[in-house]
Amino acid sequence: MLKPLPREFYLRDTTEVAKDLLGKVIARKYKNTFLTGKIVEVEAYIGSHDPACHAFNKTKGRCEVMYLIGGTAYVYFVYGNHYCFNVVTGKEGEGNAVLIRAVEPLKGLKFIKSVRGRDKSIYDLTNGPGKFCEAFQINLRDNGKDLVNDKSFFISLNNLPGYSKQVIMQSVRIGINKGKEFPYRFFILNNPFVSKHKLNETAVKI
DNA sequence: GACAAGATTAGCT
DNA sequence: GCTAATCTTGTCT
Repeated sequence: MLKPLPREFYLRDTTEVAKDLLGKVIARKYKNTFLTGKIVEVEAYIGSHDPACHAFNKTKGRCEVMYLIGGTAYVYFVYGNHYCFNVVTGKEGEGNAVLIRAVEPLKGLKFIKSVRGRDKSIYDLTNGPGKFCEAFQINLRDNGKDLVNDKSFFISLNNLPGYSKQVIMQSVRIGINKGKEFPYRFFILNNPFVSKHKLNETAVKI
């Protein structure tokens, strides 16, 4: 039985949480289907100084959930088509989050294929923030959920074999126009489920 | 109210 | 590599 990460995990520096989330398992029970995936790519968004962060110089509206306590889910809708899933980090009132950009599907592949497309390559099912949300059926109903206490939606405390040996890469973030200079994107080296992007080649080991 | 931008994706060329 | 699709949110009037 998988146990959720405790609150303390999320109450730390946002980039530290982002890096430590790589390799962890996100678990979700959706209509009697059990879905799990290994997190392979993330990005940090930090309210205090990061103009790309939805909570930068704002406290009301969409970003209000980002000011809740670390471990809260922040989900928003973009481009008229896609949802993006984030985990709030830090103490209440800080306004930070980590975007989950890509996962490696583990359990529930049959269900994921049924919603993403049966003919798609396994590598094209969850290798992007919008794709992951569609695969795991994450939407605005999940916005504000507490991943520490929710039994059917959480990130697991138990690490997979090899967690401590994985090599982490760092680069600037994808798809933003402000805050481009901050190297807040992290992903697992040589994992084929990381989103395809030219930035993968220029990333550095950390 | 109106309007532009957006933490993307799929489908072409 | 390029671009249309599509709609919520934020910003301004």
